[in-house]
Amino acid sequence: MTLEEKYIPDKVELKWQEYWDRSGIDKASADPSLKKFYCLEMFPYPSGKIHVGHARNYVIGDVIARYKRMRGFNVLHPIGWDAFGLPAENAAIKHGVHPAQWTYENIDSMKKQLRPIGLSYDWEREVTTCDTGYYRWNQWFFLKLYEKGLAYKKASFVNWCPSCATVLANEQVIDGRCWRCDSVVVQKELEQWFFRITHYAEELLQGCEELKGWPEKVVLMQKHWIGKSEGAEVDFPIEGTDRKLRIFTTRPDTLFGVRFMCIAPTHPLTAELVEETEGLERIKAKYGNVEEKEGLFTGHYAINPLNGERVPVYVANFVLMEYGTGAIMSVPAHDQRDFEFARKYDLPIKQVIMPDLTSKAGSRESGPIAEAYEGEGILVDSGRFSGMASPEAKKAITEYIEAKGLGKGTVNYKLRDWGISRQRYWGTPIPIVYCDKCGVVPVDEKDLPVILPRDVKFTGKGGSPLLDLPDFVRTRCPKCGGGARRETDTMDTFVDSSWYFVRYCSKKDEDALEKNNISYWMPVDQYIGGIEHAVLHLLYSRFFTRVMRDLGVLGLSEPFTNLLTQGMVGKETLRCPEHDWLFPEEAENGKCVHCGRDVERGRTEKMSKSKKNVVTPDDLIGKYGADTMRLFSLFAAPPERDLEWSDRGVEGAYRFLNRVWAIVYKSKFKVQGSKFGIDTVSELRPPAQGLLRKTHQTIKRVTTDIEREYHFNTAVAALMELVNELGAFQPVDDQDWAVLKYSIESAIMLLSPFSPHIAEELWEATGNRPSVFEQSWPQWSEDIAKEKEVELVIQVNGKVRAKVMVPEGLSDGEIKDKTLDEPKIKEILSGKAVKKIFVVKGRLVNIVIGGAGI
RNA sequence: GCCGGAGUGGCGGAAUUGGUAGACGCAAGGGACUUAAAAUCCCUCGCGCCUUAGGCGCGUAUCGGUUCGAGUCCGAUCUCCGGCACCA
Repeated sequence: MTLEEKYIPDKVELKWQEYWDRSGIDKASADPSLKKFYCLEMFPYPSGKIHVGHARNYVIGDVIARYKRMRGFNVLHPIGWDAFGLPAENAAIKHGVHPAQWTYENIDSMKKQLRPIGLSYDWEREVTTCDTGYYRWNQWFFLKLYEKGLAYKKASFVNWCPSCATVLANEQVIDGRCWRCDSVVVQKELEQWFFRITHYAEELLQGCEELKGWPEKVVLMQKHWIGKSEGAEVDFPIEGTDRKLRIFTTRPDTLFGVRFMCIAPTHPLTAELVEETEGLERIKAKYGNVEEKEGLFTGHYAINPLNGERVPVYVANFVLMEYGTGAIMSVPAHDQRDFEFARKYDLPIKQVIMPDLTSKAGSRESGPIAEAYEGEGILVDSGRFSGMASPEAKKAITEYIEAKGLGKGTVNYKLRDWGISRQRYWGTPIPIVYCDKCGVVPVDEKDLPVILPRDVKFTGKGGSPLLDLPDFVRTRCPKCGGGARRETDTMDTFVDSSWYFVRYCSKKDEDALEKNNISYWMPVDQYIGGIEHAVLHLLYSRFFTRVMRDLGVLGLSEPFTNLLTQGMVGKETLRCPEHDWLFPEEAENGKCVHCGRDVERGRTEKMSKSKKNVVTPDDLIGKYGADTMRLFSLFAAPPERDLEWSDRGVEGAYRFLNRVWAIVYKSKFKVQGSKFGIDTVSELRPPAQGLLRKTHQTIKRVTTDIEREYHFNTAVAALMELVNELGAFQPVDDQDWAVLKYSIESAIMLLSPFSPHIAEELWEATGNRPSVFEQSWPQWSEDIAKEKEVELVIQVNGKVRAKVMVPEGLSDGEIKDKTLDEPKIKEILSGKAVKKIFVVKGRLVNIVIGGAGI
C-alpha cells in the first residue's frame, strides 16, 4: 500500500466513509455472549443546519463508541430525528411548505452534513418520530396510561394569544407578549390532557440516589424540580358558615402565630366568600404576578382550631391553586412573604418562635421587627407547646392535630402533572373520541394508528388546522358505533423523546418493543447531551421508563446509567451600528464591509443563527477535513466545559495531523518491511528505549484520560507529546526501526477514535489490514513505562533550591544522603540547624531549617 | 433572594490523593531553508530584579487561616456563569 506524500483530507475521508458503509462495521446486533455498550447522543431536532456546537456533541459520542468497540464491547450507537414540533408548523405558516415536506427535506440535508463527519452510526435503527410507525407507539402508550388512570383530562390555564387564537409555550411568551404577533398573552382555561407523573414523584426522587453516573448538578436540579416538602394540612372553620378552609403548611410549629389567612383567587371557596366581584377580578388579573402582592379582604373570619383566635380571610394573588390546598395560613412574624403582605395591609404580627434561649421573651415585646424570622427556634406563646424546639413542636402539633381530627401530616411536591395537549397540527394525534352518548372514549388498540392527515391548510389563526378537517374530526364511537368527534389536540413532543432510546434497541424492521432486544441493550450506558435538558426531557424519560416497566416492556427503572452534559460552543458576536449582527466574513480589520463603520465586538455567546456567530462544520471540513475538526473540538476543552471556537486553534490541529502523516510517510518503507520483534528492552539503544518508554506512557495516559470522565483534551495532548518525540527520533539499526514501527502503530491506534479517517489510512499504509477499529485497544506495560531516572526536587523551607536526577526507587535514607551531599544545598545549610527532613517518594525532599544561629 | 459551578500567562487550557504551577496547543519574537513568499524545521516565551554564568524576589480573583509544604483544605469577600424563584 502506498501513501501519498501530501495529506489530502477529502480523498482519505471519502475513501474510508465508503469503506465503513460497505463493511457494515458500525452495525450492531444483539448478542448475549458479548458485553454490550449503549452509547447515545440526544437526537437532533431537524432544524435544517447544524453548527460545530452540534457537531461536538456527536463527535464526543463517536469517540466513546469507537473507543468502546476497540475495548471489546458490542456497541450500539444509533441516531434519529426528533421530528415533530413547532418550527415545521411555523415554516408552513410563513412559507407555505407542508411541515412534512419541510421536516423530511431538513432531515435529508442534515444527513448530508453529518455524513462527512465520519460518525459511526448504525443507520439501520434510524428513528424519525413523525413517521406513523413511530408515533403509533406514542398513541399505544397513551392508551395504556389512560387504562391505568395515568392519563386524564382536566381544565387548566394556558398561555393564549387572542390574535393567533392559539396556545403558546412558556418560551414563546416574551415579556408577556406573543413572540409572533406581539399581542398581549392572556391566561385561558382549557380542557387539557395530563400524564400523572406525580404518581411517581416519590419514586423519581428516591431514584435520584441511583444516578451515580450523572453530574451532581443535574441530579440536584431534578430533586429541586420534584420539590418534596413535608408538613401538615389543617382545617380552619370559617365563622358563621359550615365551611372549613383547609391549608397546607410546612411550619406547624408556627400555628399559634397565624394572623390572617390567604386563599387563591381560583379557590372553590373564593367565589362563595367574596361578594365584591370587581375586586376579585382585579386580583385574578394579577394572579401569579411576582412584582406586587395584592389582596382583598373577603369579609369573613376563620377560627384557628388550636387556640380559637379569629383571623381575617383574604384573597391573594400570590397564593397558587396548583400547590398544596390553594390556601395558606399566614404567619407574618416567621414568613417573609406574609410579613410583606401584613405590612402592606397593616395587619398584626405575632412572634411565636424565638431564635434561641438567650434572647427569650422581652425582645418579643420590643416593638416592630424589620423582617420575618424564618429559622427554627423555641416556641413561645403557643399554649401547651411553648418551650418546645421547632422540630419537636412540628411533630407534637401534627400529632395533636391528627388526634383531634383537625387535619393530618402531609407531603407535598412541587412537581405537577405533565400537560401533554397541544393545540397544534404537527404532532401525534391523541387517540380519543368524544361521543355524545358515551362521553370520552379511547380509540381501540386495533384501530391504531390514528393517522395525522396530510391535506391541511395553515393560516396561523383559529387554532389547530385539524379542527377544519371534517373527515378527521367526524368519526364513530368505538363503544356504541354512533357519531362521535375526534380529539384534535396533539401530544407534546417530549412524549416522542421519552422512549426513543427503547425504539433504537430494535432494528427498523423489527417489532418496536421486542423484549429480547430491549433487555439486552437497555439501559443506555452513556448518554450525551446538552445541559438544557437537565430537567424536563430527562425527568420525562425517567417517568416513561417506570411506566414501561410497569407495563412489562422492560425490567428497569433508570434509563441512563451515565450522563455527560457537554458544554456549549460559543463564538464572539460582531455587530455594526447600522447593519446589526454580522457574519465573521462581513467584518474586515474591525470595519463593516457594507458601510465601513467600526464593528463592535460582543461577548462570546452560544452559536445561533440570529446572532450570526455560527461556524458550520461544512466549511471547516472543506478546508481541513473532518478529522481536524473532530480533533480540535475535542482538544480545546474538556467535554463538559463551554468552549470558545478559535479558527487559529483549528489550524494547530491540522498541523498536528500533517505531522503525523509526514512521520509515517518518511518511514513507511522501512516500517512496512520491518519484521523485528522487540527484544528485551535493556538491549535497545538508549534513544529507542526512551521512545518505547514514551509510547507505553502515552498508551497509559490516553487510556486513563478517556476512562477518567472522558478527558479527551489531555488525551490528545499526551498523543501530541508522543508525536513530537516520534518526529525527533532518528533510527539507525533494525531494532530502532522495530521500535519505531511499534510506536507509530500505537500512535495510530490511539488517534483512531478522535480522527478515524486518517488513522485508517495510516494503519493501512504501515502494512496492516483495515480496519484499525477491528484492533484491540493497545495495552501498556507498567514496567516499560516506568522512568529509570527521576528528577528529585530539593526544597528548603518549602522553596525549590535544587533539582537533581536520581535513579528510580531509592530508599528514603539514600535520598536524604544524596540531598545533603548536593553542593548547593550544603552551602544553604551551612551554619543553620536542620530541624526536620520530609521525603515524598519519587517527588521531592523538603528540608526544614531554623534561622541563622539556631 | 435561595441553590449550584467557576475564577490559573497575551489566549484555550494542564497540574488525577496537599508535594516542581503553567503540560499540550494557539498567538508573539528570533533564526534556518528560499531569488522571494508560503509551507516546514529550530530556538525563546508568567512578571519583576541583578552586569553575566547563574541567581534572587513575586505570582493560581482578594484578604486571612491550617500545614514542613496550599491552585488544591478551611473562613470571609468580590466577580462571572447556570438553575430555581411568591411552592406556603
